[in-house]
Amino acid sequence: MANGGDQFGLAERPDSDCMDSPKETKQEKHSFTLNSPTSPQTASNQQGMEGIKVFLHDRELWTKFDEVGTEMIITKAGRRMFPSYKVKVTGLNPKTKYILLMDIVPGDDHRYKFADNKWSITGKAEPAMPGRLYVHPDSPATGAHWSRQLVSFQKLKLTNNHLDPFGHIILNSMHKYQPRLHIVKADENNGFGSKNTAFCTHVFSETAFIAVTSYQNHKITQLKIENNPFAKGFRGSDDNELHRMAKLQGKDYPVVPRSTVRQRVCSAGSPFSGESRGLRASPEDVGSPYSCENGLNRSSPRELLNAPPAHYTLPHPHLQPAQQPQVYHCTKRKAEENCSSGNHQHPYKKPFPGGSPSEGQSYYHPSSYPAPPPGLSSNPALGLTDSPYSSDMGQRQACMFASSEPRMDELNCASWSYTCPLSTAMTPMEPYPPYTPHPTYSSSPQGSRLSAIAHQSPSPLGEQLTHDPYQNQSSGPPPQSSQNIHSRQLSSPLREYPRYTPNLSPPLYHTLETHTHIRCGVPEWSAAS
DNA sequence: TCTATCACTTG
DNA sequence: CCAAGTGATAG
Repeated sequence: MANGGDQFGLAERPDSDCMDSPKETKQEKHSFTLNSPTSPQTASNQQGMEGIKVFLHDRELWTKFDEVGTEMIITKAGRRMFPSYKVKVTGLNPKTKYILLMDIVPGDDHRYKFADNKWSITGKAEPAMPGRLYVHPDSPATGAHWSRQLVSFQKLKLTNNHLDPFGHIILNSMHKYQPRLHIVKADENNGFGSKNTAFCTHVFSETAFIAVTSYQNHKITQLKIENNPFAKGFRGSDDNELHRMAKLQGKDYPVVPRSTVRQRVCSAGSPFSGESRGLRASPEDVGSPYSCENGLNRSSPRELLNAPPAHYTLPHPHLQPAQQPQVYHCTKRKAEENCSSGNHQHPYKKPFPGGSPSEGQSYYHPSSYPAPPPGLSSNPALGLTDSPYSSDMGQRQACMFASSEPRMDELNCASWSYTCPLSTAMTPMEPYPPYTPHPTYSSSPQGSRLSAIAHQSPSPLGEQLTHDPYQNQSSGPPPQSSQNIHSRQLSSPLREYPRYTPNLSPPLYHTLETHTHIRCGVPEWSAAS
């Protein structure tokens, strides 16, 4: 019960770190503590990335959900995650600028169903949608800024709308996913433009979840109600609840509130976690420093998640989600190495066998979303304005850019492109981007900041970024530009889209694309101007 | 399964 | 009051 999760803000648990361990933590506050964090280990090199450590906030709460089998609601309009993804980052160079971003990759290539109080595989996963990246609104910001307080990704929203114009992360219902945090050095010296872009990726296996349009396991519902302040209205114990329900419903007098009933009824553990449960907490977590290997680590159930398809969604090639907090660091080469490695298969997870999902190539195409100028948000141009969404857009100002042309080629691995001014580079594309399996595109928020990062997987996938405009930026740096990282692309460019065509007129996205992996590498500035 | 709507909470 | 986010619920 207790934990209210985010709100507290404090507790942290160390989870992963990038490379070495410098210090451990700064503070942990009290609260739960976790036990074992992972140890840090690491390795690596990259300039300055080595001492970076990341602690998942409220890990204990995440673990509670994970043990049951975390479910996250996805809606057309976008739904926040709960628990919220918040981390404490230490080991950053105070003066260096970094971009923090998240992405959520498929945990495996299966489709799940919840029956008989447990999750089971029903079939193969759908193609994976465009992987989008959510760039923390404060990005880029100095290490001092990021270290000052918890870095919250609570504004990140999940949607099941493949044509989502807001830059929310698009997921498929009844599929398993693994959130990942990436820290990219954006300093001028090295950063964006240079070739050495260093970055590291952290994966907390306890944050893996199955996306759903409505909760399947009542235990999860109960945990959400108990811990999410916004759901407080559903807490009730006892009488109140009944009364309340009765009043509300009028209809059936509930003898017992459904929720209550359900809860009791189901007690089964989730399959999901079933297995893992115990594991997860283990200290073992420490995973290896590099991720790639990750396979290793525990076998927690999460592994399911882990399975990184390489192609699929993982943006970074190497990053496979591992269970542990792994850190992948990538630096240049390592990334690749890593990537390849890991894969184990667990019963659950399977690596994506060959097929990966679709790979087909369809990419979303990006149309251009006119980026709203920084202040503006919506673009009338799109026509969206009217739409219900439009308002949102405005508010959020999130924009996505897709590059129509991908020049992925050009961009290679880690190139960053600057896009900021949105306009510049974008191209509008067609009416609407159909959904594509893996496109890559990024969105940026208002125009500022980054647009994308890249990623990629070996396959054609790319990801998109979304920046959230919304948030705050406290110290945000001048928004200047956005940068994108790209990785090299392996495959083809994006652009094609398969079907759909749509009618929608949504906005356009620009994509920058990126595909491939980001390795670390070299970014280039591209376009800027 | 998914969508839209509802009453409720937080801030 | 409002905006926004929640789970519950009916369709």
